[in-house]
Amino acid sequence: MIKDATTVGSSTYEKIKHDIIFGIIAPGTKLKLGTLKNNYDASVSTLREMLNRLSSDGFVKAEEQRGFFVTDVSRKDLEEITNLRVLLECNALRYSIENGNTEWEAKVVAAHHKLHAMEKRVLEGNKDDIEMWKRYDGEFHLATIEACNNENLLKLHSTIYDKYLRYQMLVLTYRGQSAIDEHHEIFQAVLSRDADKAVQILTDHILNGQKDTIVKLPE
Amino acid sequence: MIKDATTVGSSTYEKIKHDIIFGIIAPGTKLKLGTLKNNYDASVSTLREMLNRLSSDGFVKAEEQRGFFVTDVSRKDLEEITNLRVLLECNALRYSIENGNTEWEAKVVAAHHKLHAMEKRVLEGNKDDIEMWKRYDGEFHLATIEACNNENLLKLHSTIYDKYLRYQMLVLTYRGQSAIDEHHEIFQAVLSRDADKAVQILTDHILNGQKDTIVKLPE
DNA sequence: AAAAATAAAATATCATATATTATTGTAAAT
DNA sequence: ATTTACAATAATATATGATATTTTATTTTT
Repeated sequence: MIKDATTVGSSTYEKIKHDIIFGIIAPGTKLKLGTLKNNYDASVSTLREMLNRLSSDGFVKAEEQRGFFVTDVSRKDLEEITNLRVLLECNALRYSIENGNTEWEAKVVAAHHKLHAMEKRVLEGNKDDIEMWKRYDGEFHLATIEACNNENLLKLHSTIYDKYLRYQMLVLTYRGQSAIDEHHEIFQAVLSRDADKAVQILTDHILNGQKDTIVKLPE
Repeated sequence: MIKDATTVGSSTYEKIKHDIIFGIIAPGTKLKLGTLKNNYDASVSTLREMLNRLSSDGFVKAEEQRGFFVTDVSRKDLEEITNLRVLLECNALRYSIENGNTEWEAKVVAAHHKLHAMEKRVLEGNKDDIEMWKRYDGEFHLATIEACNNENLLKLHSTIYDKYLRYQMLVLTYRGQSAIDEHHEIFQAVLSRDADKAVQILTDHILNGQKDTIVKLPE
């Protein structure tokens, strides 16, 4: 039996974060400590610690003496997040293509392989795998930028990516073959070390994803 | 009598953050809860909440079941932070120059005026005012980018700026007249809406600041 | 219908109990 | 004598439940 090495705190942190990103708790929901206590099996203090972390991450809004709320969504916010993802990921991609070695290339190949296999399954209608698919999507994009040699940048990107992901999950749309093609094009441009091309396609890829998302949002 | 609106939590958060940024607590220091309890007059739970926030911000490193530590410094990290500040602030500056109205211009003028007055005092040898000076420095740079119309970007920038500031405080160097000149040039370029020039000088300004800082760091 | 007073609910804080890690001391082995 | 391994102790971090404030909802009064 595998011993669960993590603390109560960090595992509840992951659970709550997951539930916010995947829309299980709706934007704006008040996170009452009493309710959370029952749902996540943790004490009030432990929960408060994790809610404070999530509030620094920007997934939760802490209102002084009034409690915690799931961060709201809006078109404006999505636009901001999208712009930031383009800025951070394109920048990281350039450096990564510049610095990456063969080891890195291998990881990109592997990540794209896993993503592509999943993309085919989802395209065939296997809607059970959506969470896995989104995970592989994230892992592919991460793999492409992982050689950028800037841990701080990767940390920021990770948070922004998760926020972007929440919007995608909230209005779940399937771009189907076109998104698959874009991934493939990014993959090829990265391997041929064509930074300009890779950045161009990535930018379009992110903006296309936003386009489908934004029309389904209120406001 | 002025009612103190903030909670014990957020005021200790500010205090600890301040003490980390201004080098009162050295990098790598273990933040023992018992000691903090005495120094900051707050309960362990409250402290843990705030340490978790600071750890998400990146000023504190939380090691599972081993406690909290002030984040380490290194040349590599400073380079990363500097690159990120250039990336974020230049991007924000372009949008700000594009979008800013007269109201915004007025704020930039005011912020530069305050900064410049303080710069003269510090140049004359008034070393007591360093903290105030750095605050006005930050407020000036913030003023220039505040019209960028992207709250998420401003939030990221604020955190990165504070990290950059910590490095400056750790190796406190005075660039004197040259930094003052750069501020003035940025100021003028911003008011004349010359984005390319403003970005160019800002980039140099940030990199020059790094140059003086990095040589005094270990590693 | 508006304002004030009261009751209920929720948050912020604290002190304490439990689990984990670090330290010290002791005995066996090199 | 020095090192290694183990056990006992001390120190520390994590987690919990209880209490004190504050906010929100309800009722009463004008």
